[in-house]
This record gives sequence, structure tokens and C-alpha cells, in this order.
Amino acid sequence: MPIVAARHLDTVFSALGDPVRLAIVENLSTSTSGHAMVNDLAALFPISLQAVSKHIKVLEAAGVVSQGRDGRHRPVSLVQSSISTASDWLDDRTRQLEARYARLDHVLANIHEGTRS
Amino acid sequence: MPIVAARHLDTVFSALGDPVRLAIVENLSTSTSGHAMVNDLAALFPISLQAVSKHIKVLEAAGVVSQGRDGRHRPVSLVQSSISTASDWLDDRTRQLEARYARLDHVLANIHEGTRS
DNA sequence: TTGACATTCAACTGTTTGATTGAATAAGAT
DNA sequence: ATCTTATTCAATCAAACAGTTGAATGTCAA
Repeated sequence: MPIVAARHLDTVFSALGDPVRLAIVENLSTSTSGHAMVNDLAALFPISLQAVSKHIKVLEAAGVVSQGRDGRHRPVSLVQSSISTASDWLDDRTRQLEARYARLDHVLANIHEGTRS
Repeated sequence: MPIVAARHLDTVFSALGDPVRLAIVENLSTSTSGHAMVNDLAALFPISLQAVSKHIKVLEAAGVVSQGRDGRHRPVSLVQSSISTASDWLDDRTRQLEARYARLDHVLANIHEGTRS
């Protein structure tokens, strides 16, 4: 079965394709609690709170993070499945590349054997 | 001009964050030869050859593909290290998420033990 | 109720991007 | 030499994007 890319995989990669959003994801993945407030995340970057809020919306639209509700806070946390989906797709690419190299090695080995006979 | 510019992870993700470019990468990874001509890739999409050529340039600038020279052809092939770099980063995120879940399980188990005592 | 805090919405702006068409370059085929 | 093929370069355009400031919403705390 050929492994088919998820329908909106490009949206996930696009969401990760910005230094601020990549840093947000990294921060969330390394935080002990697994979530962070918009305000705390905004403090990490030299841009306005509103700009960070927008970045979070982009990540959320791509399914990379989700936002809950805790009083007047909106805790942001990673959605593991989206990370896994992207990771799996890249792993598939790596495996296919390695498989081709392996086939190439095999062909070269056969050629070598042929020259000896 | 020898390529190899400062390639950052967000640039790689950004390059993958487009359906045409993602399909190009997928096509290259599944092709038997491991490379493809610009013309052949362009035939896969309902956009102009020049647009596809630009997409390839974006992928090349991000270090995701490289282009060789074979007569009047410019064969495009994947650069494994860039795929691996992105894959490794996502794997790290996945591992951190799993580690946190494991710690949470542990905490919950302790709480449960506490209620029994 | 008033005020502070956390966050979003709305409007605006400059930059980047994805696409187009037409012209240019380069190399194989006739 | 000329023609055809493969690909890129250049100019252009509309749409999307990342950022800003200012106003609005909702919630806690006095």
C-alpha cells in the first residue's frame, strides 16, 4: 500500500514554516505542563501580543495546537496527532530514499560479481 | 554558483508548506531513479512550467532538493539530510510529548495509590 | 461596580508569494 | 546553420502574509 499524504499536510508544514511559530511549538513541547498562556508565549518574541495571537490562530487552523479555556486565560497546547502525521510522512520519505540506496548497492554488487566471473 | 546557503528548519518546513512542492518531494521519493526532469514534474500539475521551475528553486534554496546537469536537462533529486533534519526535529517533539504523558500517568498512578491508603 | 488583566477583533500597511506571459539561453537533432 | 527541446529569466499582478495600533470582549478581584 502506498502511504498517502494526509490531505492537509502542506498546511501543517506551512504552519511550521515560520520561525516564531516553530519556536512556539518547541516551547510547548519542552514545557513541563504541556501548555502555555498567550501572554507567556508573547513574552518570548519581540513582536506584539496580537501578532503572537495571530500566529497561534494559524497553528490552530492547521491543527498543530488547540486552545482551551481557563477563566480569562486561553491555554495553548500541542496536538500530538498533527505532529505525528507530519513526522510519519517525513519518515516515509526517508525510508524510500534508503530503500533506493539499498537497491543501488545491490545493483553495484551484482555488477562487481559479474566482472569477476 | 555552488549552492549550500544558510538553511534553517523553518525554511525547510516553509518549502514543504505548499501542495505543489509537497507533491514534487513525494514524487521524487517514490521515483525509481531518484530524480526527475523539470518537464516531467511540470506535467503533474495544472500550472505553467515556469511556475514549477520556481517551486523547484524554492525547494533548492531550502536545501530540500538539488539540481544537476545532464545535457539540456536539469535533473532534480532529493537531499536526504534536509529531510532527515526535519524528521529528527519532529521526532524530538513527539518524544517530548510522550515523555510528558508518561510522567502524567505516573502522577495519576501515585494519586490513585494515595486514595487507597 | 469599577478597574485591571488576558485575549481577540478590526482596520491598515508594507512585503512576500504564486501565478502568468514573453523573451532569452543552452544544447541536442536535422 | 537551423530548428526544436529544456529550462530559466524578467516583468507584472493579485492574493496572502506578518506586522502594527486602537477598540472591544470577557473574566477576575477590590
